[in-house]
Amino acid sequence: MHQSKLFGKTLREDPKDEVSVNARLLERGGFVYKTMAGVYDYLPLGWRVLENINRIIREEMNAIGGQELLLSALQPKERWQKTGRWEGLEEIMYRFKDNSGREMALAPTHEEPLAEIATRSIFSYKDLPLFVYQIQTKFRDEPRAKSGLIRGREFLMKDLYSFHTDEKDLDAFYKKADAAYRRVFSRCGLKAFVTEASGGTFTKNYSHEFQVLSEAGEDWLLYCAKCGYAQNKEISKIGVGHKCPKCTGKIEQGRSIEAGNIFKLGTKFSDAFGLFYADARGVKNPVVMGSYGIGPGRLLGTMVEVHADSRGILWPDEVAPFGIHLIELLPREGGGRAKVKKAAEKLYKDLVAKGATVLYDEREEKTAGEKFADADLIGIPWRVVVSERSLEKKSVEVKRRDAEAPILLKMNQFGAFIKKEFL
RNA sequence: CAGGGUGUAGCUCAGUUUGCGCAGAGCACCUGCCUUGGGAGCAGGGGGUCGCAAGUUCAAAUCUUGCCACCCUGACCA
Repeated sequence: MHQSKLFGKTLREDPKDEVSVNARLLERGGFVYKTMAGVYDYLPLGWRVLENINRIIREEMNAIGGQELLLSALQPKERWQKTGRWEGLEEIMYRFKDNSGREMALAPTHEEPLAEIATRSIFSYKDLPLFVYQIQTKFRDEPRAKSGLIRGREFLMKDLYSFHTDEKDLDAFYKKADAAYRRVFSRCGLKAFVTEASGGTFTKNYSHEFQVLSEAGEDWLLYCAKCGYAQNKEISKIGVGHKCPKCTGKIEQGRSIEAGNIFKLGTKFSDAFGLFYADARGVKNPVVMGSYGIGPGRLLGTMVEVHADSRGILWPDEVAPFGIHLIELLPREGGGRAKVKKAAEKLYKDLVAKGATVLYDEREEKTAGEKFADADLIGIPWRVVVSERSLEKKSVEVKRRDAEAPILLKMNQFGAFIKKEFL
């Protein structure tokens, strides 16, 4: 990608009225645009990160047997009346009448539609277990959207639903989902505390939240840094300074962001929609369900909260919008100018041909300082500089975003470097 | 929903206290010159119903009232 053509420009100053780190840096870096409070547009840079997050999620969900599908956002009233949630979720549902007067809503979650659809696919114990998921836009009329991407009114959610013959089978999958979630967070460069929490309005059963320590969070976490044991403060009976119930560590308290959660739903939705299966003896039983959510957009915002410094973002490698930020620094008019340009262009083509993703800063009117400042703000993990200075040494200059100083690599070493880091 | 804060150019803001300085600065953008290792410089130029609506006044960005939007704290939060 040539940076001069990139849709979405960086801003020199923080946007007014944004306090949260993720909102400031993402807007300033040209990753997102704010349409309304809690409603963000993803520009190319932000979309690339989001798609990387989604790719990781898809890989991990597919690995535990998930089948991807896509459910509609537009929902008929009647469907939600079956579970009582047309009224129960009234406060957060965007509800309206269409031009013919029919009442409908934008889905804030998808248990109802999926339970209904599953009645066409699940009849026998032979059809179970079953795992389906989607990455889809949810709409919730939050009383107060805040903290940039952390709490929005329109936001992306990966929601997986599992269907089982019984609680025992659900438990087995629940553990697999737990492990898959841990892998998602780890690959996204986030340390998540798997936290015991209440079941919310879905279930009397317990649930688990995946909490990431951050001042931008809305929850309070009581946790043990030593073994990772954690409880949400709202249900916790332990206190700060107490001994960890699982090891010899001490309990600490911190703000945290709930970036994912897993729930045991039981048969609430199966009962409401008549979702039954016939067991081996031909007896009808309600299907047991579980649900598993991660917000990719919230995850993106969380990464920025956790991985940022005074100059900008530091993207974890696997989610970065590009692998390499290639910067050319042109000298004043003269032979050197064309030489640097040619060398940078050749390097860009070589890198792309080798399969690296590259943002190539070939903007001629920008000064070196501005290019570096933009690179720090955008936060691509590797910065590669081609300049007269580097060419004199037959080298390119390579720097990790978090490194103090760059290193010089001979041109003929660069191929091996790329192979090691990117392929 | 309660409390607090903020709305003036694409962005960040000054001007509002004390109404006739009435459209300002920096950045960004356009033209030309110059410049290229940490957000350069010179010259010229384009760009704003001062959040919206009423009201007071000879006169309103400035005063009054109502509304809207955004941010923060809380309430709320599968």
